[in-house]
Amino acid sequence: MPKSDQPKPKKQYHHGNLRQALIDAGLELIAEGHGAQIDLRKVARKVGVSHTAPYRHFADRNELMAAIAEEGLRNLADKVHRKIETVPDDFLSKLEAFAREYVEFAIAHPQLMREMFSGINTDYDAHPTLRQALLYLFEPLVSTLKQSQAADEIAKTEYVHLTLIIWSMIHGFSALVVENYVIRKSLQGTEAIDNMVHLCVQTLYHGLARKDTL
Amino acid sequence: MPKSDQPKPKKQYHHGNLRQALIDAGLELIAEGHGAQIDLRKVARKVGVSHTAPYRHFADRNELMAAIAEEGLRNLADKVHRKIETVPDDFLSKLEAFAREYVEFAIAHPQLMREMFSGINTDYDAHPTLRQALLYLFEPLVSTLKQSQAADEIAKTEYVHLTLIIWSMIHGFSALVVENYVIRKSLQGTEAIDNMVHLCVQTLYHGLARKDTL
DNA sequence: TATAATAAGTTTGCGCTGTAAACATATCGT
DNA sequence: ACGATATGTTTACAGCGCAAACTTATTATA
Repeated sequence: MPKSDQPKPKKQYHHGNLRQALIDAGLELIAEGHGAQIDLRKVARKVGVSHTAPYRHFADRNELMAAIAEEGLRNLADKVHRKIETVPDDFLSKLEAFAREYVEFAIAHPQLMREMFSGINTDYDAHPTLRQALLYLFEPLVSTLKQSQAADEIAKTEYVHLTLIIWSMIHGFSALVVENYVIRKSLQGTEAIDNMVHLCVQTLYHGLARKDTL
Repeated sequence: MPKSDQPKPKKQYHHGNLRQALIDAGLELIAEGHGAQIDLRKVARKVGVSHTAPYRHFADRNELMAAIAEEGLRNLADKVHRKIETVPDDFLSKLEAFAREYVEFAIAHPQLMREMFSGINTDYDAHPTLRQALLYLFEPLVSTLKQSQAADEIAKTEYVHLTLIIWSMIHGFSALVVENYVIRKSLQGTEAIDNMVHLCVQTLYHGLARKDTL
């Protein structure tokens, strides 16, 4: 994803549009394993601009990291959307697809995942686009959730709360995998992970599948 | 917790025992809100030693942070143990107590929590004491879990996997609270949190309460 | 079309950090 | 008593975030 000349953001200045280039470079550095120790100067160097150029587009390091995290969130959401459309239209299938994609993304991009949920940045009252990205991520899950509630399949608890419960489980497992608190002993490899994701999903499903309110 | 002269660690050198003093100072700095941005020099300054003194006790910054994280984990485990002994001896009660204490700790020490689970440090193959602390944290939960399995109350799935499922849910919710991804809209305050913890626990309990294997 | 205003990028500089190396001193084993 | 070793200090250096002053390209306006 090099400098794109899409209709939206900036015009054609010196660089093209540096803002996006910096975000992309940041994502690449993270992907290359440079860890959460990304610094403004490395990113600038990678793009080929001076080390203070980013300050024309981001107030400080935190704002760049927030933008990177937000882009990562959108990438995750895209991945989820793509997959979830291909599975049968029942709650369990959608839930399992959501969980599987989420965890898969976390394993594929551990450093990015860490950055995405490493706080401080999460001023998502200030940054409305971040809120938007979150809503986008959960949209397919919420939709099947409501459908399932209408069909008396799962508890009538507020869907926001149900979403949070599901997110907690999936995100928690992802976090523990990313932070290496899991495996080490078990079968290792993807097989054990897949099995665990299945267990988490089953627990969620049977825990939520009630006709009353929790 | 100033410099202690317990029987275990080091003798009475120049400082007393600096290692523990550095860990304590680090915990205090984190508690004072200095965030995850703790640096070696501040910690050394706080203790009153030169800024390279820590290198006689920790190979690098990461090792100090790992030690701080480990101490934090033990504090959490202590808190859980203290509480869980006071509740009725049934699975649901113990589970709820575990969850409540875990989340409460996360809310009380968000920065520490972040540091404890911010990766890289988690070489808990290399550091056996960290593994020990983890086992200590989960010991009361595992114990009631096995008891409950024996009584045909919950699924006969491997207890390690069940523990991981429970941990995922509780830790995930804690993480989302710490990173400010939750609340903002809801009732705020501790009431909404308590309610959510209850929902998580209920979901876990009903999701796991089956006589077969998941 | 010329030119002032402004947006985008650069250079320079400062204080801070992590950490390596050389040095100093207290403690302990012999 | 004394050398070895553990502990702490001083000095030094490169890299970082960021502020300020400067340069250059773009845009708006006359």
